[in-house]
Amino acid sequence: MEDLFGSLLKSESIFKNKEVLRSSYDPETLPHREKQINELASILVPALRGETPSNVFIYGKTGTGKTAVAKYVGKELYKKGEELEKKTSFIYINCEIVDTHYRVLQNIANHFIEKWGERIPFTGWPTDEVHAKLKEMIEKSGGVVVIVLDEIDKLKGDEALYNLSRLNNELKRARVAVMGISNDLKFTEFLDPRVKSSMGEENMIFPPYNAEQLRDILQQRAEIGLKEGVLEDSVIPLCSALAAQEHGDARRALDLLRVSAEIAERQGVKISDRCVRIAQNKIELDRVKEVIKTLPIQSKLVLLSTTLGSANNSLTTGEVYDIYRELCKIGEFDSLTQRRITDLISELDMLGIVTARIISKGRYGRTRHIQLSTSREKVIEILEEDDLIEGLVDYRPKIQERLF
DNA sequence: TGTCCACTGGAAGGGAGGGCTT
DNA sequence: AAGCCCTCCCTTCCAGTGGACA
Repeated sequence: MEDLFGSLLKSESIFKNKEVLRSSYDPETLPHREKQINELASILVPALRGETPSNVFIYGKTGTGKTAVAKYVGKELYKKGEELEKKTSFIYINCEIVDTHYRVLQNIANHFIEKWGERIPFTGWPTDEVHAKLKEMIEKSGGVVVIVLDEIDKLKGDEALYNLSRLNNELKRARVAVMGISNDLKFTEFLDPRVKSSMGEENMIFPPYNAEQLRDILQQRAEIGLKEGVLEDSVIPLCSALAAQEHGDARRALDLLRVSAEIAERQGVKISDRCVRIAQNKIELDRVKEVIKTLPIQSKLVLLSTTLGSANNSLTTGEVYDIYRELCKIGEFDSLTQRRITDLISELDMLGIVTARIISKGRYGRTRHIQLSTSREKVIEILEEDDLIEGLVDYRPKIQERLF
């Protein structure tokens, strides 16, 4: 035991470079996306002539290469701009993280910080003021600014889009083009018509990868990321096939391969189909675990209520709420209103931890049927780790007595 | 055929908590 | 310190609804 890590280090790693097998890695080439790259480049090329490119919307499911293509083209555009001494800026924003009007403007403005040494705080300023400052900065910087809003459907309200779309009317020395990326095809339906027409000048749809294409992608990454001879031949086709079933998600395929490799490495074996199967379970469980662990306390209570009541299959909103009230009383938590709990249940549903289906029982009203989507034991196990809840997991809700 | 249950989910708004400027 | 501003979480109020039942 003297040299714990020494001996572990000596056992040889099967990775050449693990980062390559992550979906966040930006590869040199993007197989099977040549067409999209060319199309996007031809939309953006006016920037290099100092003209305003059209705004673009890019649609496609998760893991279809939208972000990778956008970043790739952006990088090339910037390079070419430097070369031709045509000023172009490329700003990437993920709206899942930066999700409000204010913060989007703030983020774009802060892109210019290094040059102008001004800093806009997280909060505090009136939004118009940030807008004015941003305009001033872009004007000073000049040239064409391409702004990518990834996961644009996560953006709250369309004021940010409206403001960005009319920015060009206010600028003299600079131009702005917006590229929106979304996996929701119906996203634009709910937009303000003014925004819709100005933003959706060009539309691109990224099709899912099929199993064969996923295989090429994995093959390419495996060659750079893994050492030779550590992979059984059937593994890549299996990962591709599994991910293809899941709407052709390349991110999923890469995760599968990477986690399989980690499992194989730990067991000191070649990567086999068995590793892939284990990896598949592990990925799902890790996801659920992570989501539950980071839930706010009130959501945990709602989840616990569902779990405790779910011995008798699905529960209605009212039943969950009753149990929740009992738990709050015992645990001395403030209890929220049923309206609020409805929202928390919807959130849990969207996170894939419970399934909540609206059903009508006719004479006996309309409600949701709520059910856990993962195993009861696992959920309890994870919830138990929370000190605040620990004592409640063994509670037997009154409603159960009623039902038995 | 109409009634009526047990909710659903939108709208509006309050207030705490973060931060700014002056 | 006071006076703003923005965001998040939550409450209050309420119109709307699918379908079993009388």
